[in-house]
Amino acid sequence: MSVRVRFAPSPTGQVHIGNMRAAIFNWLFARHHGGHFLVRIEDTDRERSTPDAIRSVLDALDWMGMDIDEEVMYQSDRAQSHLDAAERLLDRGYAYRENVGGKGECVVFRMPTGPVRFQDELKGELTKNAADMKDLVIVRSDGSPVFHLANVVDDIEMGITHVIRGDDHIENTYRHVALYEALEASVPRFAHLPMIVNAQGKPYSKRDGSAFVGDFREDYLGDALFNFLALLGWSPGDDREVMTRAEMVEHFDLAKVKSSAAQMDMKKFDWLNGQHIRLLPFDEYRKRFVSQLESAGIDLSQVDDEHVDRVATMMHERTTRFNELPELTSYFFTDTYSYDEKIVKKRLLKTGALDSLASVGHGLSALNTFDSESIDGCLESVAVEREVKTGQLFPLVRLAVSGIGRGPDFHSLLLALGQEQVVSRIGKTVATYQGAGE
RNA sequence: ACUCCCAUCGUCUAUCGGCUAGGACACCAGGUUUUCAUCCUGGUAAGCGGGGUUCGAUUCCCCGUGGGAGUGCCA
Repeated sequence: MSVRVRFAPSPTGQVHIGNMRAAIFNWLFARHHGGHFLVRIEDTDRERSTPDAIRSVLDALDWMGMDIDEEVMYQSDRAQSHLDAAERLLDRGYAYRENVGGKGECVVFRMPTGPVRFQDELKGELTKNAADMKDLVIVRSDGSPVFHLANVVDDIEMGITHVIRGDDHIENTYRHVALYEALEASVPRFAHLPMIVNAQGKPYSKRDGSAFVGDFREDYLGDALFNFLALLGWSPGDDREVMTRAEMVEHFDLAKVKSSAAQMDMKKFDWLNGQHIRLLPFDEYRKRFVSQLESAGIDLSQVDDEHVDRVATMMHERTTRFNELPELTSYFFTDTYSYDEKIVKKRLLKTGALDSLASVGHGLSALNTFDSESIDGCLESVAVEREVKTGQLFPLVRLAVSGIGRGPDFHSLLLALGQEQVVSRIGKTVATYQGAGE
């Protein structure tokens, strides 16, 4: 029997990462087994379902590289089918009509007697006594089908073989299994994924930081988020962590998914994102680099392509989040930049530092050729003259020409800026902080 | 209150009865001709508690404890 799985989000608001992870496991499972990955939009809550939300679900799937095998299904189109199923249950005595609290008549599913059991791919056989569950409303008094009914009926008609969803559905699943049986349908396999929780062990929400897929699109690669989320609960069993999609598809195994909740570690995510950025071909990285700077208001249209190439190349190996790019590189493209005052205080305002910097400026301005060797020669002679270590001059110069304390390799930095810029920036810095020292 | 699920370093995890408990992120130290980052090497750091089964339990069972979920017209 060929595998058929589905991702069934309810389109209310933005797509939560917990949901997205369910999509990932479904997709991975389908691809690993050469099966079908389907999407069903559960938009029966018409008050809260919006076209925007539907679009954001589909966008998120696309961004994360999850292709859908058949046409997207909308649950709201299928109410008649759900109601027909309710009629069948009524006819056969599995359900009854009731009027509670004067709201009108609703249809209630009668829980069976005895144990309800099903096989969970992660947790093994799960059992619950039907007597511990109350009867279930399956059609509201306004005539609309309830989630439980719609979900089960649709899964039956879509031929779903494996229901892979969040841990929080386990209680529902016991009820759903009873429904499958009453509807005389074969019960699919189930897999209940552990939840993503915050540091307090509560379900991860937007209060805990970025919780929606959209929150990550600026800073992270879709591949990195996919990899990161897949690793939250699953591991291939060996020590590999940075994986391409193909590797994950090849090694994915539901039986190796953990059944306990996991917390997001954003530092690890940053690291993983950096790893995936390095796997990116340069021209793709460059595109992203340019758009990131331009959306931060830095105009690159007048800038020489080679200069952009140069800076992008330097940054390719050292980017962890795309959002930090403007702050880290804007000084390459504009000569108005601001100083990180904390670092100024720490380095530039120390006794003698400005004088050393001024000497470096003079030395560099006198160079006939501006390359790594001549720069080093210049720094060394200043170091001797000022009786400091050469290494102490590097951060001073870096700060003077960029305003910040971190960035590309020192020599690449100066060469990319060029002698003229370097000298004038050093001069400007000295003038700015003259007399401000200790 | 009841029912169900879960429990290894700070975090993500490996282990499917033999463990000197492995890896990754983070952290600390050192190295990569002195800056930043990357990278490399090393280090600190874990089996919730109590019983039981067993020659042997992190691994199996039970009881606690802690966390999560559910308990009729949200999904």
